[in-house]
Amino acid sequence: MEQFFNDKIITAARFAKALGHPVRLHIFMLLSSQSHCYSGDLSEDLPIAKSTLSQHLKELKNAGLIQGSIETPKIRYCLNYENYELAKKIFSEIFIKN
Amino acid sequence: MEQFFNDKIITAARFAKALGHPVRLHIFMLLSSQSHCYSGDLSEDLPIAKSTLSQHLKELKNAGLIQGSIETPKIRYCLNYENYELAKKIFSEIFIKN
DNA sequence: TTCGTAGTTCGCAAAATTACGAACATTAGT
DNA sequence: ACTAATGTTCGTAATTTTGCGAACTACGAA
Repeated sequence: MEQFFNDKIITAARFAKALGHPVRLHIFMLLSSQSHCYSGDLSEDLPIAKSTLSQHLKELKNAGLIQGSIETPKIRYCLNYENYELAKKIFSEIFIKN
Repeated sequence: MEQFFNDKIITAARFAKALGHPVRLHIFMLLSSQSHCYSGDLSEDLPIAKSTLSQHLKELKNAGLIQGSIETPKIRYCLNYENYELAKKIFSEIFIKN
């Protein structure tokens, strides 16, 4: 059924789905406003278990929206700028109506 | 856990979640480009059962993104413009980074 | 080597999503 | 009253999502 739709729709739906949870959207918006953050800081701020946070971060990574780099012993997360631009472009195309 | 997040995030996540499926995004983009459509036309175009389509339309309605009006014996769907504007505004705020 | 820190993975359970066909409701026309 | 057209709802099944705690990995410091 996926094959029925064109790439743009599949890609955009994947982005939207990844952002379709308050925790993930919160993280994404944070990174959209402050260049980077550490998983530990998120864990302190958010009312969820570390393991749950880890899963949400993995989903954002799998969707291509964020990326992490190791700064032992922490992990530094920031936006995946390439896909950020792509998502921005796609969503702006979706909301064209005046 | 929902209570932890502010309204903007909850609202935006609800919109994103509703658009996080290819079928629903397809419908939304169609309505964003052509003012209205009928459920029957969608049913012919899309590779899903009528009952499944009906559920997707209900979700878009529940998320506040579309609205339907009866034109017996059909139902005419169009965007919920108020929430379209809201979603447009919120998403543009999310993607601020140049 | 042992300990503490940071984070992931595993195993599990509950709930939500996705999808279908059959049955049902509504309305208009014959 | 019967039929056709258009959708919705119901019941069901398979899959995915969400969330947790316990166990594990990796690494640097004492």
